[in-house]
Amino acid sequence: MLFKPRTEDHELLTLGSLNARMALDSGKRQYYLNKKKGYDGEVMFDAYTEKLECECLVLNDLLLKFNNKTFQIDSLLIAERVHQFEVKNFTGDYFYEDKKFYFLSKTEVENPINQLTRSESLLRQLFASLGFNLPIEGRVVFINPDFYLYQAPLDLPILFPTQINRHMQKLNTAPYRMNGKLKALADKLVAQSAQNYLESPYTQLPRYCYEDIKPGMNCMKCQAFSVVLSGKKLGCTVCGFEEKVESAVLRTVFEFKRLFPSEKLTTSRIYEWCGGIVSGKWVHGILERNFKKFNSNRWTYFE
DNA sequence: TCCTTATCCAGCAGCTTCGC
DNA sequence: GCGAAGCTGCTGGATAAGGA
Repeated sequence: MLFKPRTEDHELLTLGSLNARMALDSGKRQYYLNKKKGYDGEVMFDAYTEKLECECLVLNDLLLKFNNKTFQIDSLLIAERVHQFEVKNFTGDYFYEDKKFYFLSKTEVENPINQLTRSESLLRQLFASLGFNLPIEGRVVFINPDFYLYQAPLDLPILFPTQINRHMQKLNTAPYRMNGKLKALADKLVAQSAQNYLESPYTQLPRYCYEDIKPGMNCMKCQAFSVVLSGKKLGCTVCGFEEKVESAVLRTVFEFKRLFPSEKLTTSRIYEWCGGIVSGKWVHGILERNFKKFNSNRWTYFE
């Protein structure tokens, strides 16, 4: 049972918008691409946990804290024991030597098992502080079928792409019945995670202002800024995808709100932000139908 | 397929408000 | 007071939806 779904986080969505609408420096762009790749991998893993039929609670994307130390958990499965998954969307060939991970070119990369060990230890301590003494089984999941690790010892807590299905089947057949105490634990973890996300230290957004950002509407499917108005729909000249104007404008408005939370939503500002593709009057109507209007004559804005 | 009805948008004129 | 900016209301046309 999915107890806490994964949501694309605010930082990733904002970075996605900035990447599409301005020239990010190479460091920030790489940071965004890595974060997006990681998120895509986690979503791929969700497809496996969603199919589980056993009596378990699946909690995705937890940001927890113990002893002033913050740790992130990609996927947590509470069943007969607690299964912690650290998902990695690595691609390419790597090798393992002296407890370290390397590219084939012999460049060392961060050992994901160390990350797992740290968060597993903090999670165990957090459970103990909440009065739970549960066994935790942590694994690093390499989700991408294009990944290969040479010289991997048999005892590493790792799941390779070809092992995930079998591991899930094993979890599915474990005889177990959920109880209220464990649901209460899950509630506490979700509540703490929500609070920690509010004070999240994991935000690395670049500085930007309205003038830096390219306005316009893009295609919902391929993200290209190549949409043309056709009746009450916007058509993409790159991929051919069509979207209703109202839906596309609202999507663009929410992107504006995410990028500029302190800016007021006015007809003229949104008309400009949409790149003038949709008329100001049409924009006004869409805002009127979907937001609350303040001031009825001049200086009307919407919230 | 055709007809009717509803909905939505564009264009235009006019009103209100602000800044000079 | 005047011009500019921003908004409203009215009208006509286009399009979508529903029913016969």
